Amino acid sequence: MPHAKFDTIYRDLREKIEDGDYPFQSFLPSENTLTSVYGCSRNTVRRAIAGLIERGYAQAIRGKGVRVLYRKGQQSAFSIGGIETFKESAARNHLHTTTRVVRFEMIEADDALAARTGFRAGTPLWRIWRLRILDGRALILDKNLFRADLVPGLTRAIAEDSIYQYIEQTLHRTIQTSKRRMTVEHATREDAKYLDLGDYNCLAIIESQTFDENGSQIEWTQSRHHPERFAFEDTATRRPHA
Amino acid sequence: MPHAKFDTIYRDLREKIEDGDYPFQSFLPSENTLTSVYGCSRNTVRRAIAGLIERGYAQAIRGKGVRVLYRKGQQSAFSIGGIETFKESAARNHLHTTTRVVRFEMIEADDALAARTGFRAGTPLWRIWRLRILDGRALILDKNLFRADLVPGLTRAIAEDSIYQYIEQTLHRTIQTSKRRMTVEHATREDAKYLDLGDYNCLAIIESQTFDENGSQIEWTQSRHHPERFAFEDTATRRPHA
DNA sequence: ATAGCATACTTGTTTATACAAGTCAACGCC
DNA sequence: GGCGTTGACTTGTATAAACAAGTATGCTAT
Repeated sequence: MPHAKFDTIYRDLREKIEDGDYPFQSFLPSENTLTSVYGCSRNTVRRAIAGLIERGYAQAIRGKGVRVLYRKGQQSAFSIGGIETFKESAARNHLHTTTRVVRFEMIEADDALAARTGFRAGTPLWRIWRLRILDGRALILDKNLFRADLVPGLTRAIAEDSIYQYIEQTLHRTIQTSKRRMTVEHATREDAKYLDLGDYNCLAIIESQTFDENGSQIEWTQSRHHPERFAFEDTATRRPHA
Repeated sequence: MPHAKFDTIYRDLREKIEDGDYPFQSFLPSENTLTSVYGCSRNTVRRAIAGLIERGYAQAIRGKGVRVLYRKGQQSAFSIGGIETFKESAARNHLHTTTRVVRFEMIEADDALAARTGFRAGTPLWRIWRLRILDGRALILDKNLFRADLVPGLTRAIAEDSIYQYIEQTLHRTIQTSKRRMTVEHATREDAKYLDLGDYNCLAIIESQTFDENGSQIEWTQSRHHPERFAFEDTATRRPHA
């Protein structure tokens, strides 16, 4: 639980919005009101509200107030908004899942791989391929590369459970930033071999570079998703004259 | 040009990062240093830096500094990070484009449409379908619904040019927030009719609800993208114990 | 009746200050 | 040499205050 006050207020407001206490298109209490409600400074309230706005829960209108944009029942079935473990998002959506490790080896980055993944050539890497199975259907093929010096001691068993959990709870290293890129690509023979594609001949691809608490790139991942069960949500705000 | 000081500083830092003055993995000058460089308070500097972090340019490390995560030549060819007009992003990528309006009519939202798009049933809407053609190839089919009372006076000619431009410069209405959802779907016969799909049998779909400066939903759009030339980039940060 | 103005609200920006918490290097002690 | 402490740095959180800018309401003068 983050102890920061603004975060507590953010969560409280978010919950009230999700519960319908502040319904769609209504206005939140003014910042001054919230200031006295929560017994804190206006800046702290503003920071909490900024979080709501950033995540699409509300929109600030100068001179008028902060309007709720959240509507019940319009969110996704399988969202991947933040950085979230496969295990986490599966649990959040009440799905029964298993993971099958289909590749587990140590390699060294060559020039081609380095250019594509952002690692330096010569870096020792774990190469791990994992099949994500939801309700008996193989839907995601994850291709991970972890820097072996930053993630020592990996095993097949850990890969079958949760590598992130190992990184955070055993190695006490933190995942912080992740740059992602989403595309749609033709399915390869390999995809067809591993995934239950049906009559789709394309996949949703997410490539990401992940950085640890020191800003070192710890991971590169390509997730090859069956088109079903894949959805990505996002909120954008337009800055004038960007 | 936004006159806000923090935004000026943000742009200046971003430019210096993009130009390589602050290379990948280096640290920015400390907040105190930047405070005296720009002649402003520490809060203002921090707000500028927050912008860099949010957009994946940098990462703050407590006790050490702010580390640059931006690497030259790793950005996308056709990014749609913010809310950006088709015209804008095409121009930014130096592509020759045309738009063909294939449908232009006024309808009224029924219950089914209302449930899917977020408009209230009975709302008068412009239904506009537009084909986006890049370098001679039809690659995107845009299906727009605009609230007719909020966007009066639309014509085919405006739709062929830029509806956003009309909204902002003629109607003096502002687009502010946009909630988007990305998925991959089977191509329909309709898609095949309009788009040069080649041997792809899927498309990248972006559905979005857009809100104006009053928080009223002004638009619903479904963009059906040819898989080529489609990429979406994003930066996520992990909040502890989210 | 209406147009215009004053006023009391709202959010947006900026400054200044204080303290908490994490990093790092230098120093001194053993 | 090695260990711990100190102190000077870094970013993170919170408060208080002032002013700018946009909105809405109600009063007043015409």
